[in-house]
Amino acid sequence: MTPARSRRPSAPTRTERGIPEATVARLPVYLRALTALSDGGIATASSEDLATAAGVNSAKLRKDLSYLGSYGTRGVGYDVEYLRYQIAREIGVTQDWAVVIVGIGNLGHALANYSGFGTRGFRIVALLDADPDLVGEQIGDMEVRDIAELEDIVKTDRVSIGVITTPAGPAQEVCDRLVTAGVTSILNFAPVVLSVPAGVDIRKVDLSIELQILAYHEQRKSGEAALPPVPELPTMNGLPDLPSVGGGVGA
Amino acid sequence: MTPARSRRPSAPTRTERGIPEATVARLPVYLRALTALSDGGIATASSEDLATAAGVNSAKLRKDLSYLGSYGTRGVGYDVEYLRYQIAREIGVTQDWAVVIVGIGNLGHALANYSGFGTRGFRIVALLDADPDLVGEQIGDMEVRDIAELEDIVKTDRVSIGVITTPAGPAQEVCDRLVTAGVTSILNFAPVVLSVPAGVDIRKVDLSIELQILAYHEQRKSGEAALPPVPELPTMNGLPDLPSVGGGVGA
DNA sequence: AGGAGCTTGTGAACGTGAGAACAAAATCGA
DNA sequence: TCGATTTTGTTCTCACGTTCACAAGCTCCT
Repeated sequence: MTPARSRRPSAPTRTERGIPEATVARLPVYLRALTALSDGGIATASSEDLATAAGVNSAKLRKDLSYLGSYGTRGVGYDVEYLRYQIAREIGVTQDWAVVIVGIGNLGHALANYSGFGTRGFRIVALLDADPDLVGEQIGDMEVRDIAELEDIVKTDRVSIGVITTPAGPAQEVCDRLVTAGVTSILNFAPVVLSVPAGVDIRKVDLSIELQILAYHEQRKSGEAALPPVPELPTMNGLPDLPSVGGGVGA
Repeated sequence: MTPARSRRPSAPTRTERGIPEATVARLPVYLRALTALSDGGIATASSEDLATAAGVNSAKLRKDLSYLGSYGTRGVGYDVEYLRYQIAREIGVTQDWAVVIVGIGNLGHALANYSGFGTRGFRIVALLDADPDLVGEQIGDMEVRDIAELEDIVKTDRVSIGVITTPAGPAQEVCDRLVTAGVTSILNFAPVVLSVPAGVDIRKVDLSIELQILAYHEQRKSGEAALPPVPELPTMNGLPDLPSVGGGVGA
C-alpha cells in the first residue's frame, strides 16, 4: 500500500515562519534601500519606489515582503521606518553577533580595517593568525592574536560567526576548529569547498569564480566565432598549455 | 544527442549552446576541482569523484557536464586533463581578459596585491584611484594611476572587465564611465545597486549582505523565542533605535 | 455618502532547477 | 563471443522561484 501520496494541488507549502531562501537573500538589499530612503528623509514609499531602489521588480518585492507579514497600507505604500525595523528584526540585526576573522593577510586586513564592519549588528571580537610576525600587530583598535587562542575566544565571547580569510591550505582545518569550538555560521573567502556538519551554515565569496562567470558571458558577447577550436577526440597530447586555472583569492 | 526537437511537450528548451545560468555558476567550481585532481596526479575521475571534490551531487554534475557535450566515457569516467581543457575553453579562460580595478582602498589594495590575480585568464592592466596621494603609489609591479586616464586605458588595452572597489558614493559614476568607455562586464564590491544598460553584465560581491544572511539563519537556530517582540501596529514612535544598518564593505 | 484612483497582497500560470531512476555504452573476465 | 559490471547521458517528476493579473482595501474628492 502506497502511503497515499495525495496529488495535492502543489500548495506553496510555506511552513510556519519559513521564508524562501531566495527571499532571505534579498531582505538585506531591501534593508539597505530603506536605510537610504530614510536617510534621504523619505517617510513613505510604494513597492514601486522600493523596487527601483533595490533593483528588483515590484511584484517580487511585494511577494517577498508578504512573507514577513502585512506591513504595508493599500493605496498608500510602506512606512519606511516601520518596515525597516521589521526587516531588521526578521534578519536578526537588531541584536549583535560576535564575529572572528581568521587569516589576516591582505583580505583579512581589508575586512578588519573596515570601520564598524560595514554593518551594525556585527561585532568583531578577534583577529586571528598563525604567523608569529603578525601576532601583536595593531589594526584599527584591534590587535592580531595567536590562532591558538581560537577556542578560548569562541567560547568566552560566544562567537557564532567565523570569517575565514586564510589561504586554501589551512582553511578546512581552521573551519573544523571553529565548528568544534561552537561556531555555527561560516563565511569563507578561501578558494576551497569546505565540509561542515549538518546544522552549520556556510557561505562562500569567491572573486575568481565571479570573474570566470563574467568571462563566460563576455566570450558570448564577443562573437561565437571567436571560440577556440574544439579537439573532438581525446587526443590527450596536444592540448594547449593551460596554466593553473582554478586558483582563487585566498589571502 | 537530441534527436527530434519536439516543441510542444514543454521541452527543456535548451537553446543552441545555451547553458543554464545555474550551471555556468558551477563550471568554475568544477574547473578548480579538476585542477586539484590534476595537480594530485589523478588522470581519470568518475562523476562521483568529481562531485565530491566540487561539493555537489553526482547527478547534478553529470547533467551540468552534459550541456557542454559528451566528454566522458561510460564505464570509465572523465579524463581529467581533457575535461579541464573543455571547461576552461567553455568559460573562456583559455584567453586573457584585460581587467581594471577602480578604487584602491583597503579592498582594492588586497585585490591588486593578490599574485597573478588568483586565476590565470585575467590580466590587471591598471589600478585607478581619484585620490592624488594614492596616484603613483607602487603596488606589486603596478603603479596606481589617475582615474582621469580611465577612458584612455579602457580603449587602448581593450578592457572588457571592470572591478569597482570604490565607496558607495562614486560607484555609479565610475560604472557609467567604464561602460561608456567600452567595458561590458562589471564586478561590483560597492554596497549600491548599480544600473547599467542592456548588454552589460554585472555581478555583485557584498560582505554585509552575506553576513546578514548568516545572521538570519543563526537567529533561527538560537530558538524562535529569542526573537525580539513585534510591535503589531505602526506605533511609529517608540521603535527601538536602529543604527545605520545597511552599509556595506566598500573600500 | 459614494465613487474614482491608487497600491497592496495573493492566486495562478509559467519557467527554471534538482534529484531519482534508468537505458545506453564502454570495459573486463571467462 | 557473451555476460557481468561499471558509469555516463538523459528522461521524468517534483520543488522552487518569478511574473502576471486582479480582488481587496485604503484615501481623497465631490
